[in-house]
Parts: sequence; C-alpha cells; structure tokens
Amino acid sequence: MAVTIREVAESAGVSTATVSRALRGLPYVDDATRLRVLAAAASLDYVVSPSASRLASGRTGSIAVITPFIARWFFSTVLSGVEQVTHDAGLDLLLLGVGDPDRPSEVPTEQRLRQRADGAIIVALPADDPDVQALLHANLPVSIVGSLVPDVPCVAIDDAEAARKATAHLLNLGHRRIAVISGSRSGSIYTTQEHRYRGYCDALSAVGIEPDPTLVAFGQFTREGGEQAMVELLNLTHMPTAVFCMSDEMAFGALVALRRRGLVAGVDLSVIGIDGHPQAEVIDLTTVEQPVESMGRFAAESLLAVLGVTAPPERATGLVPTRLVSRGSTAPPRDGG
Amino acid sequence: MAVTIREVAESAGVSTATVSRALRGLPYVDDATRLRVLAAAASLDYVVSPSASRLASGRTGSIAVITPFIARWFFSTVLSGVEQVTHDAGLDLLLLGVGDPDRPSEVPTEQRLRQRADGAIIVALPADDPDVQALLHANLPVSIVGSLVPDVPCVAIDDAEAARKATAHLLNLGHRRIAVISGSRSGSIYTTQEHRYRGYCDALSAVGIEPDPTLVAFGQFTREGGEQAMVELLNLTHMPTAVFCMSDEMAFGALVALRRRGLVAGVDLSVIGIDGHPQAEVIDLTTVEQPVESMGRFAAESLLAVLGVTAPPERATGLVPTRLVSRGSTAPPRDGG
DNA sequence: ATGAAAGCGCTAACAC
DNA sequence: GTGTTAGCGCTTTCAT
Repeated sequence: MAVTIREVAESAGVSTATVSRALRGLPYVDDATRLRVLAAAASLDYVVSPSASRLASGRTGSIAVITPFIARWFFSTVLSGVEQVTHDAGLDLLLLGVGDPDRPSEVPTEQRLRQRADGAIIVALPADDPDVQALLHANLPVSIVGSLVPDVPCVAIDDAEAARKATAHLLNLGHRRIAVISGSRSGSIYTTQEHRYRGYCDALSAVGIEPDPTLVAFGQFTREGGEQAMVELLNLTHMPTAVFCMSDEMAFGALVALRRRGLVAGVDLSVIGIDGHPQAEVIDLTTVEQPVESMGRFAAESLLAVLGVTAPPERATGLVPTRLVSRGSTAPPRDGG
Repeated sequence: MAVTIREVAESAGVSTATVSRALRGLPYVDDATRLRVLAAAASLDYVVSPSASRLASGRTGSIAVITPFIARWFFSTVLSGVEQVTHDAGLDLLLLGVGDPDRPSEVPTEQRLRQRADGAIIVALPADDPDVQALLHANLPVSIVGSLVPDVPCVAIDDAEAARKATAHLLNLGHRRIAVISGSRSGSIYTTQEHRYRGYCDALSAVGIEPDPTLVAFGQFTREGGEQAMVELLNLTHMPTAVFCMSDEMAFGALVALRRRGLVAGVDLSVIGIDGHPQAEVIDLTTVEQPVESMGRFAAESLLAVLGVTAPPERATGLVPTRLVSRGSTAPPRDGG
C-alpha cells in the first residue's frame, strides 16, 4: 500500500511524532532532524493520509462550496476564485451541488457538512431558507457570496445601488418608460431580486416617475426566461423604450427577442443588464459590472481567516463596488421617449 | 462532539459492527434489527464520519475532477454533468485545479490523489504530458473528457470530423478562401487543435484546395485571442471570405474584431465555431455543437462503473456525435468568393 | 445473525 | 527536542 508515517520515521531514525511535527512545520524540532525527515519523506514519496490525519486531529483540511448551479457563469466564476485561494492554501475543495435550486432542501445538514469540511462557502443560496438558516446558526464557519447576512462573513454588491445605477443610466439618456425584467414572480426566496427592484423603483421615484406594474416581467434569471419576458413586454400596447434586466443572461435573452422581432438594441429600444458577463462585451451590452471572481477569492480568504489558516483579506468590508459599462445597447430613446 | 457509531449501537442495543452493517445495507442483518438501528441513527442525527470510514476501509467515497480551468464554459459545464452523477451516487466531489494550464505540472501525484479519491476525471488535460501520463499509468481508475486515450474510459467528439463538418459548411456556401483560427502556435500539448486542423485541411483537400499557411492564425482558445487573430486575418492583403474558429469563444472574439472594423458577420465575412456555447445562439453564430454536459455525465458514469458503484452507462462508446447548427454568421461569399 | 477485537495512519498529551 | 502512548470512529476478520 501507500507509504506510512512509520516508514518515514524508521528511515529517518526518529519517532512518528517527530515526523508529524517536522512535516507540519511545528516548532520544537531540531533543524537537522527536520531536514532528515523531509529528505526521508521525499525519497519515499510519502504523502500524509488525510483520513488518518482528519480522524486524529478533527480538522478536515477542506472547505466546501455549496451552490445551486455550477455551470452558470456567475457561479463557476465565483468557484474559480475560491479554488485559487484554497489551492494556494493547500486545502481540499469539496463541491456540493444542491439539486434543484428552487427546492433547495438538498442543502447538507450541519452534521454531514461538518464531517467533511472545516468551513463552507455558500453561493447565492437564499439566506432565509430554513436549511440555510440552520447552517448559518450552526457552529461551523461559513462565508456567504451574494447576500449580506449579519454576523457572517459576506461578500456582495449593493443590489439596490446597482439597480439604481442601471436605471439612472436609462433615465439620463432620456427614457421615461422603463421596464424591468426580474427573476420570479412568486416572491422568490432570493432577496437579490427584491433589492434590485427597490433600486429600480428608487431611481424612478427620484425623478418623479411612479413605477408601473405592467412594466414588470419575469425571466427566472435565465436566457430563455429573459427572452420570453421581453416578448411579453414587446406585446404591450404601450411599449417601454428601455428595459432594465436584473442579470446579463436575461438581457441576452432580451436581445434575442429583439432581434427576432427585427428590432435593434440601442436604436429601437435600450437594454441594460447587471453582471459584467464576458459576453456582454461581445454582444455590446451595457451593464453594471460586479467583480465576481474576486468576490469568490474574498469569500474564501474571509473563511480561511476565520479558520485561522491565513490572515484576513486586505479589503475590510464585503460590500464590493460595481461599475457601469456603457455600450451600444443603450442610447437615447428613438423619438424623445 | 458528533454522535458516534457507539452511541447508535448502545441506543439500538447492538454492537457497533451490526450498526455498521445495517447502515450500509449489508446482508446478514435481521430485518427487525436493521429497523431498530435505522431508527436509532435517525433519532440521534447520526452521520458516519467519512474520515474514520475511509481510514478503516481504504475507500474514500469521493471522486476528483482535475481540470486546468473552472470558469470557462466548457469546463464548468462538464463539471456540472459530473456533479449530477456523483451527487446522485452519494459520492463526494473533489475539485482539483491545476494552476497555470500551460505549465500543468501542478497535476497531483498519484499518491496524493489516491489518498483523497477513489478515482479521477481528467478534463481536457494534455494526455501526453508526463504528469498526466503518470496518472494514467497509475493504478487508479480514471476517466477522460476531451481526448481519446487507449485503454482508458474516455468521452470526446471526433475533433477532425467536427472541423471537417464546419469547413465543409463554408465550402458548400461557396467559400474558397477559408482561414482558420487555431489555439497556440507552439505545437501545443493539447491534441485537440491538431485534430481540428487536420479536419480543416481534409475538407479543403477534398475539393482540391491546398491549405494556405498564411490563412492560419492563433487565438489561444480565448475570446481576446480570437479577436486578435481575426485582426491579423483582416490585415491580410488577400483577405479570407470565411473563418473557421476552433472554439466558439474564439469565434466571439472574431465577431468583435469584425464589428470594430465595421464589418458584418454573415455579410462581409462568414464565421463558424465549434462548441455549441449557449451564447452562440444569442450572437447568431453558426457552430458545431457538442453535448458537453452529457459528456460530463458520461465520464462520471463510466468511472463509477469501473469503481463498481453503478452499472456502466447505456451508451457504449465515448465518441459522441456533433451537430452543425447553421445561423446568421455564415452565408455565401459576398461576390462569388 | 451478531459480537469482540484488532487495526487503519495519524495527532496530541504527556513524559523525559 | 524527542519518544511513548492513547486514542480519533470506523470496518473487518474471526468467533460464536
């Protein structure tokens, strides 16, 4: 089988305890001894058995990422950021999918999670879901991406502000009839869409416009959903001149709907998104960018700090800035609004 | 701390051995006993300690995914497919990034890998890299996505055929001067680009066209790279009328370059990709689709079959079909070529 | 069908 | 500084 610590100990002429100390860089080991141990371990291709180490120490040396989606851009980009940090810290990364996201009760229990990870990063899971709540209140270090929860390390954008920024951009261009494509109609478990809706309303109110409920459509945060939502908006008797989409992916769908209708974004109708998806540049979509990958890194660093593995990240707060990137999909309304 | 098997045993009035058997569904346990054990475990919220179980049994109950990129569409989509399968099988999924992909020697060693997973899925790692070779020859079940390696479970498309299909599509439209945007100039460690280049040449040869080396550009399989490569092609004295891009992401870049130049894809110049990236539909890009998510699922199923966890997947072979999807970015040449 | 007991390979007191 | 020793919580023979 595999080389064990005993063989290294024998080869180096010391006890297993000393090998353990030497290999982990603990103090109270003579430099000469440490060198001998290191050499022996290297020459034997020794690798500690994580199972044994975990069992004995109680620490797993791994952290879990819990997320409802893996393939979507936002999530995989966060994941990538997290992975960079855990990789550098020498920790294992466990990926825990959560089955169907709208029935997120495949969220692992505290017990199950604690058995396999020292901490967890929760990506865009509804903070008010009972199972998620259970995890948050559990005595397990957790870091959250995508929403702000009191007393828990978090990283997120100011959703209301981002939405305000997007809406204000359209208002500044002269639009007055501005629709919004939100997530799901049924007061979703996710708070993101509520905050963004508030920002949208705030921006309108600030210039004396009453939000019009007929101008709200729902796109489930998917491309297909965005497309369908846009179709509904285009079928309105009194069409909007601009559409604020709560995500770039939905905006992409909206652009498809537009094209199918023979309309041109930025000419016939303005479209803006939120995310900073790489494809936004390709398709010339105006959007409010959020620094997704570094949000993943930040979440991981915060978690490692709580675990005492590394120093806390430089940036103190988890509220990260967004940036409006104006492109061809937004322009003044065709005929004065 | 956590509830242990002993407490379950006491609560159920049996030995720990019986609890272990009952919980794992092993034979030779009285039905009544099993029920009692199950009830006791449930009421105590008992969860087996994977570390202990792994240490004692030698099996880790997890599988690793080794990949150079996490955030890119192809990789995260494969990962998503893999996760569905491991999740359903109750296995843990370990995500192992490989640092810088062109210096892929952060590939884990056999020892390290074997200590933490029962098997691995290697996604688009160069099969001829020495470290990858070491893994393949190691006595550890492995499944490969993205290339075909003899005697190893694999899933991939026929790269040459996909490229032939793409190129033939352009030829059929009447194009004769067809450029190609490949990956990297320096005979890359990845074989994908070589196979696709061969397919491209084959298709040309089949209609009596000699491949022209000046019509080959390199885009590193990234959007930015594709954009730059297209710029080079546009600067040619004798411009191509169509461009075959070895990936959709590079094609996206090519489309951006075109737009910046004031040219319209499908009118001034035709562009085709390979992948079936969701954004291809959004941007109206003709492409050769590959079933990426199900490739991930297939790879995972094959691996689990080798591990004896589940039955082998239905589809016998790992060579999956591709499909040409014709969209607006390809059309007959402007003026008869 | 069930139990007793010996590890799996490591870590962490504690002793020296 | 280093060694001894007792577990960590399971699984797995081997008895019974």
